[in-house]
Amino acid sequence: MFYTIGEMARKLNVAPSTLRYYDKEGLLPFVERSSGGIRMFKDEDMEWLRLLGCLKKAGMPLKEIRSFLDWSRQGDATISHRLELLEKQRQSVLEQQKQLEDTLLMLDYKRWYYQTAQEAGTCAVHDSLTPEQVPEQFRALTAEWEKG
Amino acid sequence: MFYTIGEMARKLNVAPSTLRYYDKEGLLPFVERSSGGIRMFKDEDMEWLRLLGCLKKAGMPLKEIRSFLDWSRQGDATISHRLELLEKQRQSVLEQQKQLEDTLLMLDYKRWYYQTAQEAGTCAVHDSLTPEQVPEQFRALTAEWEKG
DNA sequence: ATACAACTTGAAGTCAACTTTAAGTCAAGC
DNA sequence: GCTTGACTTAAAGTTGACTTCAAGTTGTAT
Repeated sequence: MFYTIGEMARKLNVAPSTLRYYDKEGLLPFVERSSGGIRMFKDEDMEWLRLLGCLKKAGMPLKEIRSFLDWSRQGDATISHRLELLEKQRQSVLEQQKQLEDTLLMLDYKRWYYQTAQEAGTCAVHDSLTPEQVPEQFRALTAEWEKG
Repeated sequence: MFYTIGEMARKLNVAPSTLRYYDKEGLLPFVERSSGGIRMFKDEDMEWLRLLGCLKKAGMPLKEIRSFLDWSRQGDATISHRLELLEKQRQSVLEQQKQLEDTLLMLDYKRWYYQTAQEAGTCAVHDSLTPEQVPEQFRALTAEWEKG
């Protein structure tokens, strides 16, 4: 079962030009062509593109994804390279998770801040708030700002 | 207590040119200048820059951070705008967390895959593996790939 | 056979977020 | 007063990841 670039793009919810770009960057070396030169994508190409999208969303640059792909095609001699790259990326994901956790707490605090302000009609309501009136989960946050 | 741009950059672990860029983009409208035109950063400027960094790491573009800042300076009439922007960003963070969760599982699977391959000296070891030999947390993942 | 949408390429354009460069100014130490 | 390192600006350059354009080809439907 083959798909044209347009069909594959629709399946993956990306622009056809993106897939051509990936191809040009050496990220799709296994995609076959028709006798007329038209790309013929297979289901397993979609699997790789899904993995690619996953790595990309985790902040991995296309160059590194390209390295990984190249190593994969070189065989067992590169297993440790690949493992190393994956470990590195795993570490990066863990750090990003920590970062997002911090950001979420901060956004939740700000959200509470502005919800309270919206109800009162003014941000000034926060001037007359005792620490006890700040929800507990945010106190560490605001306390830290007092210090800074 | 004032800091020069170089001092502040060191504190925040960014390049001085980055802070100049932020200034040019209207993200530091409150930073004072000496009589000679040199920027004088205060501790509260650092707080804002930390918040900015947090939002940035959460994927918020500088333009939106600028909007938020402008609204903050416009007073209580913009509270709902600000709240809306924060809600939107919060949603984005939640989606990113979900995405990172998926990616982490995938990376952990790949890590296991290559660790096993490294011990065996070849990726071929995975050809002769029964589903029971795949750690349980990865089975849903590999099963999904069988389908696709 | 012809029309027409969807494909092809290389090259140029875009965007965000910086970074670098060039030319000049400020301020602290000697 | 002079040197020197850190600052100033405007403008141009860089990077990554695409997108758009122009000109031409493919393949399906009539």
